[in-house]
Amino acid sequence: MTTTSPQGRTELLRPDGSPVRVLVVDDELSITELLSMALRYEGWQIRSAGDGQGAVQTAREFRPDAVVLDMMLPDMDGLTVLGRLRRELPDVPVLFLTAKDAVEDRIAGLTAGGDDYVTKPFSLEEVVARLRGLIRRSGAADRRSDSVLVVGDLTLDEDSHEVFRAGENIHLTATEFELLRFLMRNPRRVLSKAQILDRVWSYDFGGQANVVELYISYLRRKIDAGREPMIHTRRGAGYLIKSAVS
Amino acid sequence: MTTTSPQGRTELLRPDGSPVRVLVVDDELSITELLSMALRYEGWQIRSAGDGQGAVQTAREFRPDAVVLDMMLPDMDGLTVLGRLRRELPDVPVLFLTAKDAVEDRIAGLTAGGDDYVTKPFSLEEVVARLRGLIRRSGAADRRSDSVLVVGDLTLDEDSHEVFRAGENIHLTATEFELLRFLMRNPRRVLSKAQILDRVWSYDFGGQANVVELYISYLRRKIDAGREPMIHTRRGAGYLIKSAVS
DNA sequence: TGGGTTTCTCAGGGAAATCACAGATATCTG
DNA sequence: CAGATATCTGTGATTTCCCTGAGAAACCCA
Repeated sequence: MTTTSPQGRTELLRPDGSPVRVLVVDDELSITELLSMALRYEGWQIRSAGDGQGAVQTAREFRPDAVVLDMMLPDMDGLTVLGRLRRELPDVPVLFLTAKDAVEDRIAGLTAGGDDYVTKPFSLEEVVARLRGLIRRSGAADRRSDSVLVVGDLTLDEDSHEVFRAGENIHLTATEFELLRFLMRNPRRVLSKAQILDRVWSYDFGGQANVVELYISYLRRKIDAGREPMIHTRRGAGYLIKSAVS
Repeated sequence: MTTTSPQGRTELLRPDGSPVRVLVVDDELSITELLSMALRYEGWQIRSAGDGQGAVQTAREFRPDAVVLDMMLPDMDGLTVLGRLRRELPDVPVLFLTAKDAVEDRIAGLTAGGDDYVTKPFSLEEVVARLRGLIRRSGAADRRSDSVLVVGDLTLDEDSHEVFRAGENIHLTATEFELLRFLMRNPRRVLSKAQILDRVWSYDFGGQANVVELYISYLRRKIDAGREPMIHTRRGAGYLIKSAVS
């Protein structure tokens, strides 16, 4: 089930209307903190654990709708943790966190059960989007909630990664896509460059802050080109997207 | 009976609309876990057992529509288990799991009755496809659900393994066929290389992830050759198939 | 056993995406 | 209106990702 909050943000809820529950498991405190904050911002209830032991215990009493699980924990092998979690919560979807450089350290079979994974360093938009996808497909939230964002005559499909403006298919790069998704998930709301950077770029991004300006510029060329503009600058504050016709 | 879920995936259901039930019997926990995860994702209800004893017991009260049965169980000979299962569920179809090098004469005899088998290590696509076939033919699900996938002018027959694009018969190798089937069972949806690997290749495949790129390349030569392309790359995300005319 | 087929590794080439930099342009303030 | 500040965007370097040819190994069937 989805509802639209007064701010215009779309929230994912359980069928009974209560907030979605997510368990975050990682041994780095900075990561659990970062994730907890971001996921709470989604309106979800969060608990975190720093090792496999705690993860299983917390899962037992917290009964989360989804789990974010680092594959590198101090006390247990990732697969062992997964097995014990599965015994507690047979159907809960899991989002795995893996190191980028440990690319080929076999996460074999894991995505086949409907689970998913992201590599560190991740962007929060990516984590949130994948979690939303997992929860949506797991049936913990209402199945009718679909994967298409709509603002005016602009639509973005999270499954097919397709974007249309006034029916015309628009090709976006991965970064452009994530930026637009973030904007569209917060329509009519000013988002600062810092917010955008924190959400759309990886948490370890060390570059110039004006990449945001650059990518907004790219988006405008593709989304607004020759049309009534939907992306607006609020000088000194940030950017916002809204329907052109209103 | 089949219905199409909000995500566009086609689900197999019993005539009364309830989910299909499958019993998985194997003594290796990793195998039952892998299969349970994957089959649950198909929307089916799964129970598992680790030996012949438990299999018969679970079958009695779970009344599955199909059984996946490892022929090498610790406590009983495979044939014995089969016999007892048959006493409980005379008409249930069975998918046998056998070692690659096992004597296949016996199996050949067993499958004469409409059952089927796959050899370890299997790919999940293969297991799922064969199970779907068994259930469909057994009449546990609606008979009208047929075995032909269609995307645009591309058709794939799961029974005859024939593929046509715009009426032209196209010969595919086994791996190419499974890859295309997986794509076509998820049309207009981006599938990551990890997802494809987990689903189409055997669970013990330890090779390079770029076999996926390679086989996509093969498929394109045969499916898209000189025509409007149906297989698309989403750089940094994965691949998807969709009708060329849209 | 041997030839054809299929699967897979490896590596080079090339295309696309990302980003820094800096000059151009727009907006604000006094 | 002028200067200061903020934002926009063209250019090009770098990196990342993808495609594909060549050939080795495994497999199948006669």
